Amino acid sequence: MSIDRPAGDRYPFRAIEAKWQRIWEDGKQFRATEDPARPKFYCLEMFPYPSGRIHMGHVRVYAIGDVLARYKWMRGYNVIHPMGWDAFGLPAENAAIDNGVHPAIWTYENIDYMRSQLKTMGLSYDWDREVTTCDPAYYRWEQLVFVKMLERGLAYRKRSTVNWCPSCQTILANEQVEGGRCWRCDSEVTPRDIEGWFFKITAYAEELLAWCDRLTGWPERVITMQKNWIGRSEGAAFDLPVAGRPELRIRVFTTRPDTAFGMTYAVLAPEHPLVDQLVTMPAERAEVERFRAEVLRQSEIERLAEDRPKRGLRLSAKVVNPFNGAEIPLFIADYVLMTYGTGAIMAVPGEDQRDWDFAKRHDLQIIETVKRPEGWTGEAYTGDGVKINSGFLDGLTIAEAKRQAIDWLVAQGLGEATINYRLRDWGISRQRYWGAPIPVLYCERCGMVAEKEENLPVVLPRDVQISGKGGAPLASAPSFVNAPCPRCGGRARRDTDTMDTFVESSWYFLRYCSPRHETGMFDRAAAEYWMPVDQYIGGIEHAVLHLLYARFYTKVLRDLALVKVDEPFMALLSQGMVIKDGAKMSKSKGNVVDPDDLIRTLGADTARLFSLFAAPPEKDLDWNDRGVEGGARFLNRIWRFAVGHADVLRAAARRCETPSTDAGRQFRRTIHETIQRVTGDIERDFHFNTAIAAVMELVNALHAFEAASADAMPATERAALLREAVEAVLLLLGPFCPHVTEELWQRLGHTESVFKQRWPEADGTALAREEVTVVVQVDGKIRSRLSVDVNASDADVERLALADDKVKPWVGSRRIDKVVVVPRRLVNVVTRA
RNA sequence: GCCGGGGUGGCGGAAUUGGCAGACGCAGCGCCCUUAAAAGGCGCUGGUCCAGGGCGGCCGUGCGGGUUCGAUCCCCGCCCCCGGCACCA
Repeated sequence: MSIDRPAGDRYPFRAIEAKWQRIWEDGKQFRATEDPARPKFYCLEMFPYPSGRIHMGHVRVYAIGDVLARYKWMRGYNVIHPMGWDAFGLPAENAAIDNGVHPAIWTYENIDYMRSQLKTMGLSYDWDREVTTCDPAYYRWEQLVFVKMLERGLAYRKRSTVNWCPSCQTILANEQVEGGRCWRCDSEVTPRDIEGWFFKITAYAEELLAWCDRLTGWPERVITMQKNWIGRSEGAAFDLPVAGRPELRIRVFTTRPDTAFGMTYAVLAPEHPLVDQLVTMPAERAEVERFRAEVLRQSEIERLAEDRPKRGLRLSAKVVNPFNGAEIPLFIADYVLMTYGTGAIMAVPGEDQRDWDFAKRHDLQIIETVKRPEGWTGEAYTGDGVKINSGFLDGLTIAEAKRQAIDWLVAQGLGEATINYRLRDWGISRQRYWGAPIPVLYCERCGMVAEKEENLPVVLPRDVQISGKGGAPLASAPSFVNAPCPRCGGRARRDTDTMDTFVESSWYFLRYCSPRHETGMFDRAAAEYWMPVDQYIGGIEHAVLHLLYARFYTKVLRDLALVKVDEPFMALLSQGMVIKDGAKMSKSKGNVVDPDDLIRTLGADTARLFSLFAAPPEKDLDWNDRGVEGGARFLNRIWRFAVGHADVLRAAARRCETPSTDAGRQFRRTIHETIQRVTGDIERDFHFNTAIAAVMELVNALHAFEAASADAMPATERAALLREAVEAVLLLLGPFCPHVTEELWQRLGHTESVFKQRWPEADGTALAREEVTVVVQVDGKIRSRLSVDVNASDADVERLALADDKVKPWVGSRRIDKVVVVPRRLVNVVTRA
């Protein structure tokens, strides 16, 4: 029956949205141009991977960004608000394997469709700045930077044990492995010894960490995650001499040099290179091999399992504890990792739980070097205390003992203080096709040679067989692989890996500053004007990944003298997920809301409104179909009012500064309080949900006022007040629901866009109050409310409160101890029996 | 285990600096409009007690204590949930 429903009960959102989207686009309303005279605002949302269709997560993040951009426009900022496509990546290649579509075709078709979807949302992008990362005109510049990084040792090639995703058929960087699984496909990652390219992010570990404390516009949790990921720890590195083998020393790292006297054994990672020199007897060597194979066999997942026993193999070699000269046993064990520190440790079971566990299992000596507190019953002790059993360190505090132990190591020439990081270099080689080629060749005569600058870009060839098996697809394209050596002109072979797609997303925000620039990565002056990004908005899933890489890459570009900023993103908003029925939306759960359907049936303004209203941006958003309808109802209500009163409103004065009645003054105060609240909610912490709630309250008040005021005041005054209120609603709601507000604004007789208006400012006169409500408590319980002159003295208010009929019985015959008066808020009468 | 964020009506969520807990919306209930439905409008809506009435009493922000005239907010101890890291030496 709803099929025949007349269109009259819903405002014509489809026509309106199409109309205004066309007007904005044709008029290039949101085009950004450098203008040194105006303050700039760079508003950026993380660009999407063109997977095919947008989902509700996109609707949410782009709605948030759009509110901010439009608000800043209205605030007089010169806003840049760009959009583009993170267009390289595996899904395109997988689609090619599954359906035989070329990744390029698949990608560009997806981009076209998704662009049209975004346009139906009415987002204020400067589409002239659109960037697509799989375009050679884009990635050529990161190839150039690659060459420069290579020259400076910031890009290098090495063979090492890396994370291999068997399903994606490629290496993954450490950041891209989550709990032993691939971040993208969730397959279990296996170690593999392979040669690949790395970016030396570790050279920037200290700076990346130091700046964490200066990124005051970032959420605490993201900063914490980045700090944890970088994982700085201070300590000492020193050598343990091998007993009877003066030529061999084992370097260990510890954060607790003060505990060295408690070292009762030492441990090497099973794959530590010294093991082969230490173990010479064939029988022992066989044992070592067996142990290594066993350790290697256990998967990453098993190694992460809790409470697994620490396995180890005692070697025949022994080492000397240099602090006390004791000969102590040496092990290889699975709990020591080659990838952290020096791959070897001094073991102090008394003060380290892992060592304690291992010592117990292998029946090793435990020496306590810190005095335990009275009644201590635990195992390894990691708390504070005084040093004992520690020779020259006895009696010292832990901090002082650390210093003296290090001084001693330095004096003995055995070691020094060091800082160790958990962060590893960024492995960027991908054994896949759909990515930017690495601009390096291997010449038979010259060895590894970077491609010449004038030969860039190294274009990704189109005609490549993509099977998903058998190594890098580019290796099977002779026309690509075989190329002349840039140095000697002889026969050379190109590198057939492509770059991690996180490289493209590490600088796209810079490209937006001058997206068609042809003589470099970006125009210097443009980047200097627009950078840094003032507000970045995106999902928490990139807390470490993209956000760490982009920070690093920006610093590299700065050191290459290409850009001036130290950090790309001044402020970050990490928006929560969109949830439905208590779970993340997914096809398998059947709880997916399709943005296309939503926009078709209820309109973009309603979709945006609910996305912004249902929760503050940083929290997860619980999608609720009935709630969305509530949003539609609200917009209809505004529509009916404005259209229904259009004649009166158009004829009215734009404001009524001095209403002649109390009701008028009160209503006008509501209008201006709303302006204040909405502005505060946006400025303070992007709490768009409460901003919208405030506008809803104003609309409710508007209806109430309209109903009550008909004969209560002069018609011209009433009309002016109604107009002032309706215009405030339209201006305040504009950034949230741009189409309907734009349309109604026009219907009120305005010829210029809402987004060319100045953001309204609350009128101080309207806000002023003569009387305020003061709550009266007796012993902390509310007993009455008083309406009191704003300027009443505390003594007056106290007198009024004590004289109040509802207060008196509660005081009764009790003695009044004291009376607390909070001006303009509250009186608390404190009594005693 | 460590770090971070949380716990408020049937639900999503408000409460800016320690000062009226539950704004706004959803759901629900009642009424109005209508031949009827849809749409819309108006009102009620934390629990509980007092036969009923009230501008009523009491309880109430995960639990137990504390500080304070006053605590959703601060402190101490616990429980639970979410996220991150995790044999990191």
